[in-house]
Amino acid sequence: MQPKKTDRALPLALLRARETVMYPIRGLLKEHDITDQQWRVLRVLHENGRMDAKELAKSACVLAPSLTRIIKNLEEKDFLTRCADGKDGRRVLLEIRPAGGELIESVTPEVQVVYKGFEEKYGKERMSELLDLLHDVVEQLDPR
Amino acid sequence: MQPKKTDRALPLALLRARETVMYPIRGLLKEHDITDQQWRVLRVLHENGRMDAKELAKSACVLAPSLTRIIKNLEEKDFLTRCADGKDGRRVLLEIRPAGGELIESVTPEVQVVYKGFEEKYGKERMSELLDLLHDVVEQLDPR
DNA sequence: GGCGAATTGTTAACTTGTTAAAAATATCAG
DNA sequence: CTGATATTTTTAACAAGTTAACAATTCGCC
Repeated sequence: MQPKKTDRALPLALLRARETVMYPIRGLLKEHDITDQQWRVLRVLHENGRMDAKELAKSACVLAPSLTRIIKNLEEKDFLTRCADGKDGRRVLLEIRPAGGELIESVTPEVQVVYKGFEEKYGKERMSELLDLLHDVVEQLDPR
Repeated sequence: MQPKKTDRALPLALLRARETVMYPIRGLLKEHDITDQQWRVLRVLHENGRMDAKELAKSACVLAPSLTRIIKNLEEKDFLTRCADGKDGRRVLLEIRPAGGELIESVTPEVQVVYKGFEEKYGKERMSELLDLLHDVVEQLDPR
């Protein structure tokens, strides 16, 4: 049996698209001394308010062991706080701190400029269509 | 300025979709003691025949330093060969070896079963539509 | 031919991904 | 209440991503 041609293999197609999109954004984040994983964690935390590590890991698409390290790093920079859950001793609750919010405020406009450029070249409607299809991939194929 | 909601941010959407799709496939590859990066490299090499490291890295969506390590690993397992280019002393030419081909032959059917399951749940036509849109992301947004 | 610039591949240092296993706590059956 | 099981988080070990720097080679221009 022959394998599917690599340019029609979904995992590789998703990866190539992601690399293409992330390339200019990584440059922006680098100037602010944060990685794209740290950026994802901070944005999700900013959007959702206080949440425990498991929720955060799933939302930011980071594995638990990676999150442990990222949290340690962001805590040292005072971008977020870590505190125990009074009701469940196993849980660790995370909350964004002012410095983290300020970082998001200052980086977001730059990222938006890149996104706008994408939308112009790619087409706003097709971009929306793509986002819908991607959403459905998770919705329909995730066994969890 | 508020950041885009995380579930409509293209990079995160692409990542979530990719993780969803890769989850069951990674399990299969693990049973054959190869990582998904090694799998990508071998498949591209199997599809294209002999090629140099730069071509291979771009096609398999792997960075050059990673490829150096992956090649070293796959060479030890006798899955591919590394030889110098007679015309250009800088280049390294890679070629798949019989053991690599046999690995692809034995893993491909298992991966196809997973893909078939995806297509059934997701819809063959929408899958094709998604692949087209992803292809265009690279085509239209890649500055290279 | 010879020298500076560009290209190819490797190495280094650090961060993250990935899996397995361990530690701490919670839940539940008996 | 107690012991077994499950859940949440952390740690460990190795593979890979990422950037920068470096060595080797080639190319272009003089």
